[in-house]
Amino acid sequence: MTTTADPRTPGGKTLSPVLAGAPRPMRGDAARNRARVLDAARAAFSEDGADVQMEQIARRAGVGVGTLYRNFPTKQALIDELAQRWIDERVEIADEALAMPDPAEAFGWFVRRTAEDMAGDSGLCHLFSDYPDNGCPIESILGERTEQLLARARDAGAVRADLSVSDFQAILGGLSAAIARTEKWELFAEMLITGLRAPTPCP
Amino acid sequence: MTTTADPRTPGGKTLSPVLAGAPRPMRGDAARNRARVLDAARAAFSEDGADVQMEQIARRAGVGVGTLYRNFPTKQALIDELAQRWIDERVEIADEALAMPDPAEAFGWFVRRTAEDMAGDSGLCHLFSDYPDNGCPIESILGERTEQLLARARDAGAVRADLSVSDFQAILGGLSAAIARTEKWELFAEMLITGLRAPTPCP
Amino acid sequence: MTTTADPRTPGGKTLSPVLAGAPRPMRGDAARNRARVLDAARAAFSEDGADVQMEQIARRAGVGVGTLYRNFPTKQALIDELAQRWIDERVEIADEALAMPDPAEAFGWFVRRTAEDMAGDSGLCHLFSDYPDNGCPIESILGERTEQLLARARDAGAVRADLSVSDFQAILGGLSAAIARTEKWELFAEMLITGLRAPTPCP
Amino acid sequence: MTTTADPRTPGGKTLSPVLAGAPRPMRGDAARNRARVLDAARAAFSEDGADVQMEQIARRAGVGVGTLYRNFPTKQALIDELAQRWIDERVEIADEALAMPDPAEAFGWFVRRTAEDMAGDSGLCHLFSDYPDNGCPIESILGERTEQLLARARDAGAVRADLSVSDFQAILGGLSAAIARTEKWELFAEMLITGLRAPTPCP
DNA sequence: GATGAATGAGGCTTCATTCAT
DNA sequence: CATGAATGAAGCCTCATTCAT
Repeated sequence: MTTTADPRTPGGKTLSPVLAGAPRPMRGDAARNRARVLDAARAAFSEDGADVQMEQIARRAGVGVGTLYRNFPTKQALIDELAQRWIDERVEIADEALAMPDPAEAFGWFVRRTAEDMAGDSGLCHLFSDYPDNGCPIESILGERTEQLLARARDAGAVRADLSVSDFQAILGGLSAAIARTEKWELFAEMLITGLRAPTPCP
Repeated sequence: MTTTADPRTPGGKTLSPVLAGAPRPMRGDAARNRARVLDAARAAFSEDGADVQMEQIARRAGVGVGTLYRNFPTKQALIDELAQRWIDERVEIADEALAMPDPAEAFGWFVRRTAEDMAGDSGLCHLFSDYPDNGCPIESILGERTEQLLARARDAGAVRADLSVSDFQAILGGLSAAIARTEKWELFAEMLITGLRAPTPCP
Repeated sequence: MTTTADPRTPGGKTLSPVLAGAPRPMRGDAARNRARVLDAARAAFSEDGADVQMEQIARRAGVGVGTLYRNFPTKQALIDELAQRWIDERVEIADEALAMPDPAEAFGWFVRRTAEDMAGDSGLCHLFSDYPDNGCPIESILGERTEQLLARARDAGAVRADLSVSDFQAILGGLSAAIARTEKWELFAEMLITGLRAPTPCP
Repeated sequence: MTTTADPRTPGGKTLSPVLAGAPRPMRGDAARNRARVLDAARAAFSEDGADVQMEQIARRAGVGVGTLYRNFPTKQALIDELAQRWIDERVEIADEALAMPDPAEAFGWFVRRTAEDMAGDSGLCHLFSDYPDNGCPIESILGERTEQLLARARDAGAVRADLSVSDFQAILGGLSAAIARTEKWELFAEMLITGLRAPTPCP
């Protein structure tokens, strides 16, 4: 799922190392720029919401708008990239969770971790909040693995039987909106975990 | 077309103009237009988010843009009016709830009712989702009465002791965002009510 | 030249005085309205410049915009009427001046009186200042009689021989602009009278 | 197209790029555009008064509206810049005049020169005529130096003792309005100079 | 490649004028 | 006839995107 060219890719051979008098770290520069832009964008969205102007982002990144457009053909593309990165992270987190023995604990850990990450990246929260207008990427957050995670928890009785995957997606959307308003993610996470638990008859 | 039913006109048209003691308001069409504009706006926000163009709203309402601006000096003013109306409704609902004897039941009823109303007016959901950018009115949703409602529930042990008023506001914001994604409000309401309950030791 | 229907016109027969139970002073009303509108317009231009909105004028006059448009088909028409009235006044003043024996004195009196009137009606000053954009009516201020006045003064050596009629018009335009800035008309009038005098060799 | 000749570029293009020691300013086109915009604006105001549309000005300058707004944040800002430039020129002219030995001659020269410049830049004349509506910059034309100029002339008996600085400003406003109507500035200048002279008793 | 100036479609708002009541 | 609500063309300005330097 990870589409973004990983900046850390070691080589990417310079075509003719012999002719090039100086070793061209060009690629490094480009990669660095791309990263700076992404960070700047995140910061910008974080402070000014999804309506920030491209020039603001560029200024934050310390580059010209032209450079933005060299890296991302469109404002939407930039946003999508940011979203995709976050989704990819989620998948990784899900993998970690899936490695845990107790399904209930795994589910709880995933929710808490997600809430925590949201709180740490309010830019994303804004994006997710404002996204429904465009076509919300959070809809596609749950890849196979995340689905498994939910399914297991459901089977183990850790979440209500009537909680569908898309319901859970919607809830994550709500979570981001709530966190965008207050960063008290712990309360919210606890609320979700408790609230989604299968109604156990108190013996 | 929902036309927030005018409380003063029980049925449709008063059938017998003779019985109508008052001279025709004559500005009936103006009032109707204002209502149509508000309804159109709600519908428009519902479908296209807070970025709808004024002209779209006007078209939906079947009037010219000028009429929009005669009624609301600014796009923001129109949005604010919509938000304010919803808030006012909330206060009324809170009053009803406060009249209920059982604090826990009152709180639950209020939450369910709010979720239901949100689901019935997705335009508002979008507004509340997009609002944080501008200055979110939901922040001021809880008037005195709503605060009382929450306080009582807290005292009665129906909600966690550590749930502040502003936390609750943030949660309502999240709720609207979730409902904007799926209108399954019942699930969400139940989740909230359960999740916010004070952690009762299962004996 | 006076085109405006004189409101004081006594009769204007009511068609059927017999059938009309009450004597219809309708015409009087209409005339009064027309006058009120004109006064309001003058006041409005005076305070807010030539860019006042029609509705402002209507409000000042205490009537609806519809009434404005019943009396004047166009904003420009209203302005023109105002200008025309002033021009007509000028002609009358010129007549008075022409009755004076001394051409130099007559000219001076006309200039002073005009400056004074301008100062007393700053609305007009604004109009004349802003007018060049549209087509300045002041261009047509000087009817036959006013031309005579100038010609006589020229012949009597009270004004420079090289002062054409259109030069004088331009000067009046300048005068109105100056007075629009400070209402010290006396200084300006004196300046004009002295400055336009034929250069008499001081023996 | 007058393009306020850039003082730093004596001829046209520097013929020999080799000889040019400094690296090309590179922003030459930007600067040129700013100048073109100003010239276009002046021309536009000259023909159509202060109500010209921004797009007209842009078209005249051969640029898009965006470029206008890149250089001047507001229509008013553009107007102000034009006005300010003229005022600055006035101060320079005043400096030259102050260097002249004879106060009377200096004053006369300043007035004549100002009238001449007005006639050469009818755009400005219109601006000054229409300005009173907005807040007239001509009010601030007279910096220290221009005040000195007037004071000296007054002391030397070349102008009436009762001519205040603000009177003089108003008169300049009138002058511009007159010249906006006919460009016969010489007559007007002479009229002012004579008319403002202290009333010398013809012995 | 990077830069930032230029572009121009498109949004919000105003206001002279029309027209239903 | 008066009223003032409705109309909509037109103006100012924004901002994603392109392109010359």
